[in-house]
Amino acid sequence: MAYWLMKSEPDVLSYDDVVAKGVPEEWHGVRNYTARNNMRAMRLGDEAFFYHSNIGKQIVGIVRVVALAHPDSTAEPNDKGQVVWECVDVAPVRKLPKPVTLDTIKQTPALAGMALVKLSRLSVGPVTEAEWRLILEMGGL
DNA sequence: GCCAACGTTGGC
DNA sequence: GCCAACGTTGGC
Repeated sequence: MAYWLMKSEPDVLSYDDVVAKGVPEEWHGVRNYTARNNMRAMRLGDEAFFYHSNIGKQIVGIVRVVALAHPDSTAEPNDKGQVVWECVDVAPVRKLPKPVTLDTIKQTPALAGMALVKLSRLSVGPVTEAEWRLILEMGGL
């Protein structure tokens, strides 16, 4: 079981939006190979932090992978007729009672090396088990 | 295959 | 709104 972090701009799709929909969310729109490859590596049941970028800049909840990577329904085929962009589907698990902000993460030595900090433009990245546990604790779980 | 130009992301 | 980081594109 692996852990991940997925970014979303909350004015486009917030954690509460995903909860309100009540159906699995196709994580479409990723147009970066590293992020795509991370989604390809996800397995059913893997969990991910849901991070609000731009607005809030904090981890607000947890989602679970409920469908393996599949072609992104919003991606156009390239000139070879192939769709290279893929995505997983996720479903909400629960909100963090206390969101963990990027600022707090940067100020926490054990978290300052996270992919979230080091690779700030990567929208889907890995989280280590130690990072996962600490953030859960800091988030009130 | 190198690298300059350009576009995008996301924090500030 | 600006800009740093960095991925992509295209000329050579």
